[in-house]
Amino acid sequence: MTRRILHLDLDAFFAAVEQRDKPSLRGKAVVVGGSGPRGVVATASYEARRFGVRSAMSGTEAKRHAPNAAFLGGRFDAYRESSRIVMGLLREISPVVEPLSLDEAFVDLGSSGWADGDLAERVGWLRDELTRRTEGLTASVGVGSAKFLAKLASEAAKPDGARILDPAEELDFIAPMAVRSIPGVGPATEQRLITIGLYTVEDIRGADKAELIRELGPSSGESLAALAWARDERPVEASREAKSISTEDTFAVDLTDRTQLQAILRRDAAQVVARLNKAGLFARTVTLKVRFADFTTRTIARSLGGATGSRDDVTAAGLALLEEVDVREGVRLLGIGVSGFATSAQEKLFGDEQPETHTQTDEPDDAVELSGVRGRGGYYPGADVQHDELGRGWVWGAGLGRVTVRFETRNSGPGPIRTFPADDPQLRQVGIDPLPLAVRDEDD
DNA sequence: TCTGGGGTCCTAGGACCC
DNA sequence: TCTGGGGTCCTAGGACCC
Repeated sequence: MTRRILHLDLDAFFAAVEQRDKPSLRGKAVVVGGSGPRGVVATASYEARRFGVRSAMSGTEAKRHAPNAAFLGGRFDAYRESSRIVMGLLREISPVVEPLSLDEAFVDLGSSGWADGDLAERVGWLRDELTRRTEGLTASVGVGSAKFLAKLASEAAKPDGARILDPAEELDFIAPMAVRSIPGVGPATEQRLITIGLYTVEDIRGADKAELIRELGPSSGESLAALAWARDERPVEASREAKSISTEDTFAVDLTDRTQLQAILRRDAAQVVARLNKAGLFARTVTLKVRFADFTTRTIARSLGGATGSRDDVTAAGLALLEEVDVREGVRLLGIGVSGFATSAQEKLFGDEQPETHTQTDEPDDAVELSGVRGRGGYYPGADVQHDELGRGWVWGAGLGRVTVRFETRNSGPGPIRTFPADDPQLRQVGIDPLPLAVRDEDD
């Protein structure tokens, strides 16, 4: 029984949302992320890719390639909103939808009724409907008899295309592909394969499996050999439970002040525990992550006596772990995470589970400057703003006590630019569009 | 101004238990 | 008093994904 699995991938997702909501950026090079001092590119529009800008590239390098591109911080609420609409659409097709990220999902068409009809026509409908409901985003879709085949098919269809693999053509479809195109083969595995003379999927088929296992270990060796022959039985899983929750910050400048690091850690522990509590979970293990100035990374983990949902427990464990770290050479990144989840708190070996307390959290004295796609608070490029008289717009640039705003919205057409003092009381940063995306035809 | 943030999975060694 | 072997948990680090 041949399975039919669909893989959907939104095209240049973050950048496409920005172009949709900012008419003046349509058809222009747009880079989301990469703006901070140590930022990296999250997504580049296809126009920016033409200049050589790629995901995960440092912001510095991206600016060398495309100095005139719009460099924007992320508006994750807006991305989540569009993602929610897309995932909802997919769930109308089949109950078995496995999101991989905000912009990507697998769908098992087995229980959809889609397998029998004209698949090409239905995929066409799906892509059109997605564009309509998201007011302009596009997606690439692949269909195959296994997860990784569907994914490779959607990749081949990019951007804004569809590729439906006939099961009979799948072996030929992947044969000439470079080993690096197989999901799970990254730079390190690729190098090992090249070392033993394997460059393509077809090469792997001809390789000695024992040698693959010797080179990559039993798990990767076996699975790579199977994938080369288009064998991949992994099911589409509609609900996968989280295994860890973490947060981390890379600082604009390396930190050496232990007191400052402790304050950041307290704030981050509180954030992680808030997410843990919201998920209704309790965690047994606390992990501290520290990246030093030379980019070496240390993780230290401690399991507690029992599962906890208490901020004080997690904070105390994190601070104790931080004591084991020499911070004098400079800390570039600090992070904290929890794992080993249980659905109830367990009695600890020593002492009782504390009720949730709300002691004073000391905030990091000043806002520590971060490196990421957007800082905490303050005007950042791309952010949505509202002006009492001029209405809605977005931050074009900010700094030196001023903020420059372009007044336009998704449906307005390109709008005018104005500059204000950063403390102008008529201007403020706001959340996503007050008219959220929705299927308006039916509801209004 | 090289190298984000949030995850998953795998490996490998040691502790510990039967 | 000389050495087995399986199973599980814990920890650290690395590869990989979007």
